[in-house]
Amino acid sequence: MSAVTLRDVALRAGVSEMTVSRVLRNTGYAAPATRERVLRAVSAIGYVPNRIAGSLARKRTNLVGVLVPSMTNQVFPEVLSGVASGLEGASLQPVFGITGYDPRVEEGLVRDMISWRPSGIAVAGLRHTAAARAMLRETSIPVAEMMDTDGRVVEFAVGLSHRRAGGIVAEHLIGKGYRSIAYVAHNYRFDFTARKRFKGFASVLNTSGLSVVKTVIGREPSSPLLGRRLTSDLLDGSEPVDAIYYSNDDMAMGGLMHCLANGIRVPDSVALCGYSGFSLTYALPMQLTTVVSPRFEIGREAARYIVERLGEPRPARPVRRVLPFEFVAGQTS
Amino acid sequence: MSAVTLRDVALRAGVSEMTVSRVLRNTGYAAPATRERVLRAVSAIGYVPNRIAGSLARKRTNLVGVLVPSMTNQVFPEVLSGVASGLEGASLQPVFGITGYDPRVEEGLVRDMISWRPSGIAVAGLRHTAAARAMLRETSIPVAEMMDTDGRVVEFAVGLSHRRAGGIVAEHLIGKGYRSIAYVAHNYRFDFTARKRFKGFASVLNTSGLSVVKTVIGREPSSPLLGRRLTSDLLDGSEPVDAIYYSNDDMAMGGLMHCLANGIRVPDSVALCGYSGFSLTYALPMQLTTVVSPRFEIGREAARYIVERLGEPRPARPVRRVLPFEFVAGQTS
DNA sequence: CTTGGGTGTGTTAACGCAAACACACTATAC
DNA sequence: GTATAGTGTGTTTGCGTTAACACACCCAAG
Repeated sequence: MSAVTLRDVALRAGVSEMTVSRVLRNTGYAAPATRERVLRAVSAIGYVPNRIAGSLARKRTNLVGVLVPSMTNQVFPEVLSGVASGLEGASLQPVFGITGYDPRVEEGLVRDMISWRPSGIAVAGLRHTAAARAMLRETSIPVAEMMDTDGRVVEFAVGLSHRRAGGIVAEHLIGKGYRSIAYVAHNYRFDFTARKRFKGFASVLNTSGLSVVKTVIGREPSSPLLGRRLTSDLLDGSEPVDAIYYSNDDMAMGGLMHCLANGIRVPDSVALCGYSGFSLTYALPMQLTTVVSPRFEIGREAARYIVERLGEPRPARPVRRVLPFEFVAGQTS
Repeated sequence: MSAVTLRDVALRAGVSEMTVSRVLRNTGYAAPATRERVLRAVSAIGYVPNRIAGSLARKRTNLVGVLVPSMTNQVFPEVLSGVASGLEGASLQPVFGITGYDPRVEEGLVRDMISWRPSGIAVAGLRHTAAARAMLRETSIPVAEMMDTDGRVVEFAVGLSHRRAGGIVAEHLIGKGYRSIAYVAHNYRFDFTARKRFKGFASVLNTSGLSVVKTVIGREPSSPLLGRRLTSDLLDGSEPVDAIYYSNDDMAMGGLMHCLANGIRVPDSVALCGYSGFSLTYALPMQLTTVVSPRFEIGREAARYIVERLGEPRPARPVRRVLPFEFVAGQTS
């Protein structure tokens, strides 16, 4: 621990602690000569301010808590990048936590975050334990929920309608004349947005008198390899299938790879659709049909909301910010 | 701000603040009846401890600073997952910062981190500004440098030898009889590990009397699309090429996609090698030749080092932990 | 030469919590 | 009955900083 404190700097510079504090924070007045001496003393003994003490004294921190379910696919790292970008210039520092899609872990992390008295909290998803929701509701700092907008909102939600994102793919497939449509998903027990996409997808299908002819749900987290394996299983089965909707692009890319490797003609034999718009999908031999989610923007808008809301009180009613998504009709359908 | 403090709980439970503090931290003795009353009071008024005050009083935090250059490819999110995993059970909380590959941003973030008096710091890479290195050297908390082991180490470095990782690919290509070998890279101005891989690669080639026949370096960050574009440019050029070494798997996958889309036979017409071992490479139509880096393990080992070093003083001499990597001779070479 | 506002610096009192110490009470042993 | 060890609780003090206030000085305006 650098045991160097304001006092040491003050002693060395021959001024009071307050003067040092003021010089370092550029507040109040300071004679040029004094300022100079203080700065020299600071660099001479390598003083680094103790923000813990500072935060305690001024009763707030420059921390913003950010909770995401996972880091193993591209989605949340990009959301995080967006948050970091949106916080830039506001001298706020993100503090991240990974919930592993477990609401109880999330609850613990929310409590942890709040115990740091952050300037704001951004959390992925709308599903929380009752206790977590209560903490988020009771606190006076800005709370932003990210990714999803279909559901109960604490204060501010920014994301997209996953029901719509699923629905639009269904409309597309129906319009193209596909009739034997299957669904392939990773283990989405706690991945509520994937579920909502599927719900929106299935509901549009039903409206047209169709239904999902076969559903294959893996037991592992999403990965291209899982997508490839499940696609292989599905297409080897007896059920005839002319289109597959995947829980996300990782899965869909795996499916496409299976088809490429086995000479299965896409989209003639089978059409493939995903969700996310991962960067890789733009480099594939054939552009994947997918819905591009505004991941970076979601993070950035959450951060911006927090920054702007800092001085003010919480709005009387929850605010929903529904960002547009882009449907890409690719070559796989 | 929840203005609820220990005092409020103490008043309500009819005990002293210390008793409440002890009950909540499970230290010292507490009569069951007292404990009960305290806990009831806590949940009645929704008290959440203030860690800022706690940390100031006990002169340390449970924060661990983690600095990574970027979140836009798979590498660092996985490192972060590893860190989070290695910290689990130690009741330490990671705080992340993104440097954007800019040493000066890193310096600022190091200062920021240290001002929080964290329990440890993990930072990606061995290159730092002089000031950043000085801060890392002067602090008494554990400092772990991640990813790279070829260079000057502050205290503890965990990673792999990128020179070796590059060299082994060169040996492989030479052994397979490739002679017209090209290199395709993203903009690696600050990506020192990519540079080291290339150095190791080129140096092995030179030892065998060979050299890189053509080098194509993009101006953007690495992405499959960039890899695909640069590969297209390269193969359209006049220089005959029978093998391509890429700066990483993102780039290499882009190259493979170009070949798949244009009927270029891999590896007969051209061999492709990457670096990283991204999950997608296992789902490709042909397994990519690559070096699988132990990203998760690097993060986890950095975290473990920090946890174990907590009580003790810094070792007299820097420690290097060189993790093994796996060379995968795939179907693309 | 007096007033007053800007300028520069110091003093005091929190901020909320936990370490260190003090002390009272209980039960057991001799 | 007294010593002893364990159990349960309270008091004091300080962690390093900043807000709020106090005060001294200087120069220009009247």
